[in-house]
Amino acid sequence: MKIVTRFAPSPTGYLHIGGARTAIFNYLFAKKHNGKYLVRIEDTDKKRSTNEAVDAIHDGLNWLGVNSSEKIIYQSKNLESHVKVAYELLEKGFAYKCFLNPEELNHLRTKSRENGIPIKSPWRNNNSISENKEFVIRLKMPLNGTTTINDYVQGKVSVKNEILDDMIILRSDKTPTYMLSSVVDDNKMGITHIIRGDDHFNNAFRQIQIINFLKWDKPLYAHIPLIHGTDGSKLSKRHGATNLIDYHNMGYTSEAMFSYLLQLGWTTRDDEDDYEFNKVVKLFALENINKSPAKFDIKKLNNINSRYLNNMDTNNIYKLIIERFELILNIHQERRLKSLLPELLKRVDVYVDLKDDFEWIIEDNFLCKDENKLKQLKENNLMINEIGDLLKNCEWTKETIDHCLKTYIQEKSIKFKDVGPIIRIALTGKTNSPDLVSIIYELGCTISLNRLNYNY
RNA sequence: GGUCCCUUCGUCUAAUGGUUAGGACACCGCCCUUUCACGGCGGCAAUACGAGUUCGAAUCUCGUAGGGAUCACCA
Repeated sequence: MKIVTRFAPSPTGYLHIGGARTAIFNYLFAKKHNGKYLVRIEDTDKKRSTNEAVDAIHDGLNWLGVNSSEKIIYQSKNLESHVKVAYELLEKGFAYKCFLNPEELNHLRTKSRENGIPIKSPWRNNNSISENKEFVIRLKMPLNGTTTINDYVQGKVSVKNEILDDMIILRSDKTPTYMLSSVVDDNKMGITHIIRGDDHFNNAFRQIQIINFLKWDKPLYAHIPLIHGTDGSKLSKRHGATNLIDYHNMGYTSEAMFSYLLQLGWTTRDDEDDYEFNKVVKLFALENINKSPAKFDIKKLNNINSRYLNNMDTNNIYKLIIERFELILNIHQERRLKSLLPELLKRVDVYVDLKDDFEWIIEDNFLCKDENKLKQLKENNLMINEIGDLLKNCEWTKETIDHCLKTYIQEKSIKFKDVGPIIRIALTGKTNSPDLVSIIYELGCTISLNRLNYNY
């Protein structure tokens, strides 16, 4: 059997990280079984759907690298076929017209809630027709028996059919509801495995009735738990960013995000904390997704991101940086930045935090501007200049630069910490940075001496 | 409230009847060291609670507590 999965977001907002994780699971499962992974935009609610949201979903999926195997499908284009199915169900006696007005419905709803009995319209058993009034089409849910789903994640779960409500499949304005559209499209697209958030678990028992009535092939289900915030409640904005693309903007790499989202609820089950893509594809299994919701932990993401950062090819990181900060560098500046990059990356979680370092690396004529630090430089001007003079005649290798500095402190009978911090400030304007010898070496003779022989 | 689901270190998780309950992140300490980091070594820390089954329970059963999902002419 060829496996087909789908990610089916509704374009009513940005791409949520929970949705992104659902997409990842769908993508991986299809990949693992050499199947297809499709994206279907559920835009049947025209009032709430926007083109901006469609673009946002698109951008998010692209960034994460979980693109559809085929052209993206827009549910709104299939509406006619959904309506047809609604009427087919009606003709076959699996559905009925319901003429309830809003007041009557409201009354029914409060009553059904009180009794714990699902909504069953009185029109279910009333074949008379009041053609003048608006109607909806409701599914005639079975009254007896149970429906059982063998869910990859939730396990075997049974529900009594009597608790199923006669859900609306066609609205009074003759548009199909999600409950219908989703089932029809899944069938048409040949979806074999429905992997979605467990907020849909209840829907599965209701939707499966349509499939039964029509004698369609049943898809297999995997209802994955939602992501929670640190306080255990459903992830929302007050827990921090929930928009996937925000993480891109904050400087996280897509590989790290992919890896982190994946290990929220799933594990490779070995003691190596390694989520390399090819390995993950091989090991992935829906059965191993945990039932309980995981809490989003930014610290773990930071750790993962920093590890990816330090393993990435310098040229790739360099490209990300100059794109993000719109830097235009000459070959000297490029060389300096690239050669310092590996050391710099050890000190940050996200590459945008490197921003503070660009100036002293890139600007040929950079000089420390901070007043308090300048004061220190002034007080030690003589020492700074002396070291500048020593370096002037120094052969430009790391070894000799190192030797040069060591000789100086030896002759003066002082400690490295008596000169190190000052020189560091003179060269970078900062109190922490990669090691001095590397900085001096990579900055080059001209620039280093510029900053050291300056009259502060 | 009805229905369904969940509960192992602070967090993500491993252990599918027998382990000193393992790993990772975070935190703390030590080492390395010219700063800050990286790295190395070590430490703290969990089976929600109560019964039952069993020679033996994190694991099976029941109950309690807590948490979550859902109950739209939204998706």
